[in-house]
Amino acid sequence: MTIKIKEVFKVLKTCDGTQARLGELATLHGAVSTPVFLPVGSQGTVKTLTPEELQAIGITMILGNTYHLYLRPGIDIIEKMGGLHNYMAWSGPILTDSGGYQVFSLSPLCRVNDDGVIFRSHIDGSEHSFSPEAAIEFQERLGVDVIMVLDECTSVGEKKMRVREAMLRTHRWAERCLKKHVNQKQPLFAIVQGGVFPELRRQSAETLAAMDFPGYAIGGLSLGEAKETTWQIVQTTTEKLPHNKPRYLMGVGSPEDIVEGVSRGIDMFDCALPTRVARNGALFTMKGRQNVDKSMFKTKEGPLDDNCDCYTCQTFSAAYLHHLFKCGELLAYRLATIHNLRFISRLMQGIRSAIQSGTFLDFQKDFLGRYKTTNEAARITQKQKWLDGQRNSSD
RNA sequence: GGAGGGGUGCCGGAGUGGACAAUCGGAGCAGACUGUAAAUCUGCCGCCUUAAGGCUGCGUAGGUUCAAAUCCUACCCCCUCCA
Repeated sequence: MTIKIKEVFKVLKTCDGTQARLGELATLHGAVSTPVFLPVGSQGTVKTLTPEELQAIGITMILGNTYHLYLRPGIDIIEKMGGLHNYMAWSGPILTDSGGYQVFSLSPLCRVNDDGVIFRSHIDGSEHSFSPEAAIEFQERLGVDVIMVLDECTSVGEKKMRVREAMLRTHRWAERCLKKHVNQKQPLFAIVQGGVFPELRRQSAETLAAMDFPGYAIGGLSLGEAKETTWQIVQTTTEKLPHNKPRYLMGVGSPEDIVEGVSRGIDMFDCALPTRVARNGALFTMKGRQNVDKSMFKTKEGPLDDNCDCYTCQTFSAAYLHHLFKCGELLAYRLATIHNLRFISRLMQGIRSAIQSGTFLDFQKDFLGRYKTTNEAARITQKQKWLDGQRNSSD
């Protein structure tokens, strides 16, 4: 099968009243209907699940991580094993992140300059560096379907000057990545940066759009800024992105954020949240998230979510799930992950068919009306505490 | 019968005159988690109270002291060793 990487995406239908679009992304491992959600499988595995299970859940595309795979087992080994698909026995499309996010999330261990990123391995402390060119080479050798440019992400409180600097560097790196990228079967997506500053975001989107990438990602959001800001920035950015190219909102999201994102014209999402949160006992339901380890589930007969068709809900009671979590039984993590990914998968399906039938606006209102979101204030406070904890432990 | 050790909050277990409502674990309760260094982290956890504050409290009952989980006396219970 041959694909032309400049025409990798088709918008099949748009929505009156919102920016939502139904589309199709062509890859070497099959076409993917969008809007789509990619579960995160950094280390060549979506934690706790097999490829068969992912498929049964309805997952069509996953995300892998260059940073992790480079450190372990190493790009050489995966290349020798026939590429990441073969290595992990996943036959669907894979997108890899370039490692740009790790620069940001592991910042005490990382330095950035124009040449690239210098970082310390979280595994053994050894020093490594990624240039934009190396990031491309590694991803090409992993043999995945969509690859990402190396970018520099900035945190929420960062001064505008610093954010601009990172954005401009991201642009220079994007150009170098484009130049380096020789495997014309793997579309390379650019990443828009610019923090929470609309004018920077506009500038970033315009600059990158002019470089004519086959797809565009929005990076550096959902990092602790107010939701209102997130959506304002997404809106600002998508307005400047080409209509006929896929838009990928990196690191988002939660069910409610996905719906919000779709309504602003986002086609692709990836996020660690559904799977991570599952492992910690928080399961999605149409009414919002529920921590199954709560005492109220101790004696609840019947499934956690009456409307769910996933293996977990079809087979086990909420009380049993509660018990597994209380005991720290390994099965708990798997069952919860199955449920959350199925929830997201059905959400995406629902979104797509609503766009198809021209009812997305109603779908969105209905979903957001029912889905109780987590407390924003608690979210921000705890995020700060978590970051403080990280800082102290790394000192 | 003799000798020794010990009884602390739901549990384990520190503390041996003031800084103790009592370190620390565990359990329990609640919350968070957004391009995964996350099967992680945070808070609460005697009673009343939103809080300030108040009340009760370290086997039981007395006592010494300005002050006792900590010292003294008696009693109750548990464990180990000897007979």
